[in-house]
Amino acid sequence: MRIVVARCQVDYAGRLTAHLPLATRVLMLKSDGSVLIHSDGGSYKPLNWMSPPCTVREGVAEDGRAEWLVSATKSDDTLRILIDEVLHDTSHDLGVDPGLQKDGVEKHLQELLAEHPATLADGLTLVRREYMTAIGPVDLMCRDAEGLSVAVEIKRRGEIDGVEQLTRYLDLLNRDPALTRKGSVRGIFAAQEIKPQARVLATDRGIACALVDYDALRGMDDAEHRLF
Amino acid sequence: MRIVVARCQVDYAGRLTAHLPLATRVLMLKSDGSVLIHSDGGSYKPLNWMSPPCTVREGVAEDGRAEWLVSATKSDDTLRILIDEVLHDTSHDLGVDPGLQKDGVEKHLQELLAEHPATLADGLTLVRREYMTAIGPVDLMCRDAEGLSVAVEIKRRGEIDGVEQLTRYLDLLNRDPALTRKGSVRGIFAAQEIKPQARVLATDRGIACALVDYDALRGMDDAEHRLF
DNA sequence: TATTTAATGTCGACG
DNA sequence: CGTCGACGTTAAATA
Repeated sequence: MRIVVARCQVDYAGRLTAHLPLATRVLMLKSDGSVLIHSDGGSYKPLNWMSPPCTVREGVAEDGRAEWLVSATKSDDTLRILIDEVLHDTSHDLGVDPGLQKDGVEKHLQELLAEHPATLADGLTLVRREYMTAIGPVDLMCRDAEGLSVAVEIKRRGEIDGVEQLTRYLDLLNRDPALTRKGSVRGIFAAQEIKPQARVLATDRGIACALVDYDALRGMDDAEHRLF
Repeated sequence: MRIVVARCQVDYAGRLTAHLPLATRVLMLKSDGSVLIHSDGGSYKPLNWMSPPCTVREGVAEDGRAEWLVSATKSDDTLRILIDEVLHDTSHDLGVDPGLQKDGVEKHLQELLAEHPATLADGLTLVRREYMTAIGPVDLMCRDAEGLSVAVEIKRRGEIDGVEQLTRYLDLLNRDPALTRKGSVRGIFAAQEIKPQARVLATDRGIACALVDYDALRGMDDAEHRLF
């Protein structure tokens, strides 16, 4: 990993064209050839960058300034960095990173709700996780107290897309005689957070919304495991 | 902007929980308080980070190691960085960045198609850009050779969401007597690239698909401007 | 390898 | 300030 602080200007050409006027920035050159150009603000996204796999050629422009040409290996994306003045330039050997361990993403939410379907609606029991249909898997297929089928779509953040997705599943499921024998399939849209528009659309389509409390679910799960 | 290279471990708690085992990494501390933790690989996304607005408190852990506690201002997200050894530590004043200038995004695509609607379908003429409806603006409202209304939805990459969006517009527009007087409103889904699933769904709903060649359109536009 | 889906998405525009 | 849609989305899982 090489870190350079320099007054520079940058031009990108690829899926779009973009330009950065002359200013002082931080350039990170990773060992896989990728380059990040960071300013002292914004979020974690660099102002401009080149993703690996790519190569960097260091050269000199016509006017004598240092010029770095970064080229993507697979596409014809290019990044040109013209350097006026280098303020800092160091390299460090970081080795290979062991990587990030995550907990609390949608998959975990689905696992916990599969264990505790009754938190979505009284008397709900699990039939199957990842119930396959022609257009993809329904997160949870359940049965309610009256024995009717209930399709559950789980999102961390419930937005309009999720409601559309569940609607497509319900349209399809309600044509399946095996499921509709005892009546139509209901839908439940479950998420840690549900956006107003999504809630309106769901309600309009007769789909119930359920807010999920991840910490509470995890607590229930822990309490259960302590019994063994 | 402060740049630190250090052997460290990191714990994040917020919308999820995550952990980084002990390893050598680059820590970027931006002047707005935000922190990025980069390894020597991956793409531009850091292994872990805290977005502004946030504050960093430098302290000492029980075992004597340096400990940085980063707290988000608005949420209760926290990032804890435990430092075993500092290999590098420098600060630089970068000033305010003039920012990135972009060209070639969806807005430009819409401008070009508004100039040349006939590239979407023979005889198509523009009625209005950003035609407002109760659920949002239709990108292009056109009229075909027979004088019938055509709604155009433009995407850079055509996916299933875009088809759903256009479908909602068409449902609404076909209830509008002013437009349906002469017949029903057709839809055209235009994009530089159309995913197979999106194409299937569009076709199933009687929506035409049109692939857009940005460079060709820009060429037509340039040729036109040269006449003046 | 190609495609589909989730994401601590981020970012900008608009009401 | 919140909502919504685009993004050089990126990145991971899956077919």
